[in-house]
Amino acid sequence: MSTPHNQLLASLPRADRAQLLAQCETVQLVLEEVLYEPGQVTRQVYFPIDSFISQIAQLADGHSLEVGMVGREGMLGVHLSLGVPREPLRAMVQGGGSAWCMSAGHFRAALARSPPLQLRLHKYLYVLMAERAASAACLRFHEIGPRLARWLLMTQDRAQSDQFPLTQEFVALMLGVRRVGVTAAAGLLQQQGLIAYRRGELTVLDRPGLEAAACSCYAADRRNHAQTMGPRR
Amino acid sequence: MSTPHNQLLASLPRADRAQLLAQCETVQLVLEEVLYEPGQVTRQVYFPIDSFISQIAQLADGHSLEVGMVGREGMLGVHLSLGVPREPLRAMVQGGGSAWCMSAGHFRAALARSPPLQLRLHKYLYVLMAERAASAACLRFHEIGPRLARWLLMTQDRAQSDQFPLTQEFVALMLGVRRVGVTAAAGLLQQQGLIAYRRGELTVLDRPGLEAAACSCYAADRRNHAQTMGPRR
DNA sequence: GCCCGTCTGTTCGATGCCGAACACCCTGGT
DNA sequence: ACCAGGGTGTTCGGCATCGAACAGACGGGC
Repeated sequence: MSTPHNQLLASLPRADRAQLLAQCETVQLVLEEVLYEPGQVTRQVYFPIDSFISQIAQLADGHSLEVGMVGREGMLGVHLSLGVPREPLRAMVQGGGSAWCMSAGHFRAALARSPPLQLRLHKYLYVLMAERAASAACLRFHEIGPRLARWLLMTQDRAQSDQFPLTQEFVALMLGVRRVGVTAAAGLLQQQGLIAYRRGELTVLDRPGLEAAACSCYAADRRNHAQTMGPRR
Repeated sequence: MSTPHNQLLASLPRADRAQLLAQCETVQLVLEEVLYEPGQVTRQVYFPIDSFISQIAQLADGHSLEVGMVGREGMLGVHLSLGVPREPLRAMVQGGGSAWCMSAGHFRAALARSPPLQLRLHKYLYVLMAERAASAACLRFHEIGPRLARWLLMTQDRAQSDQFPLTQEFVALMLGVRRVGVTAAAGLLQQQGLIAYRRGELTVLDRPGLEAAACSCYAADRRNHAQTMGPRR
């Protein structure tokens, strides 16, 4: 497929995009694969196509929590555009599929050559910062139910399908709660007919309903993303 | 005083710094003054000298919470360096004092002229992102006591004094907890001889003790800041 | 067709925080 | 000298989540 199907790449001028893609290869990311380990020097960057990736913060005391999700709307490895060679977050494939992959060196070189790419990544960085700020507050104030609903919506957006593999154990890890908590919250959503699941396979049945069940943070993030990335290329 | 006493400015080459300072004026920031209102176009940026500023996320449902603190180690308004004209966070003066102030337009112009400034702000942005990620996890897993201790340390760092004005009500707002919760946690710290306070005036008595009482996030943030901002320049 | 590992569901007591309400104290102004 | 208001301390019941442990249920592999 010649069109990249990664929105970040797609939004670049033809020439810049071509230059970038020339240095890329497509790779298959498999579920649970770990792409970055905290503190390690970043060797590759990824532009997901139909895969997506969780970014996970790990505390010194062992607790961990997802703080970001990267799908076709973004990229993994933006910190390189800030001139920083490593990142403190784990990156783990949450949705298997394909992605463009590029070496850190090539990426840096391409970045230096392409002001449009710089601009685009700057906007993307801003979106990430805003999301992290909002998500901190969400974490503090919102209960498991709405947070789960929000997280499922974010996942579905990136999975680009109403069905995807997902265990409660995994969700619990991402949300930073007990699996039991997820069981309860998910059971409720299922009971309301918003989702269905069986042994690690989840289906979204009623997306509008799920949106209503989610906390306001989901809508806020989408609005912010659209406003920042949308206008002017 | 001719040296800027803002670490971001201080770290710039002499020429770049001079150019920047030529467009700056010093202003006095007074306690509780609101510098940014969420979503409004940013007209000025600030480089605190001995003042400091809280950045506060506000959710659609009215809850709010501090997500960042800006003192002499940083600046308010970095989002402009990403080409984004507004920010979703409230900015409120938490420690009165002086700061360099510059119009958004001048700042953008200076930024375009000064690659060292760009580089420096990129690093600063990275630090902010890392802090926000860690702070999300902290918020989720750590209890009021350690979080309070951490927050006091962060405040003391920026107040550059072991005594500063501070009410429990305000702390509660920043931490996103009830004042009662702060009373309890602060009472404990006081009982342990780590701090003392009377009617809105807080004194840090035993900083090492406070550091021991704080969650690991404080040390992690400092390490990250030092590693990123420290080397080169 | 059976078994075992994985995924899901349920229960228990414990606990840290919540919202609300009220009591006290200190300080500065009249 | 007093009063008002802001700052602090205390108490109450309620509740979401926690940690731990165990029970059922599905499905792929032998």
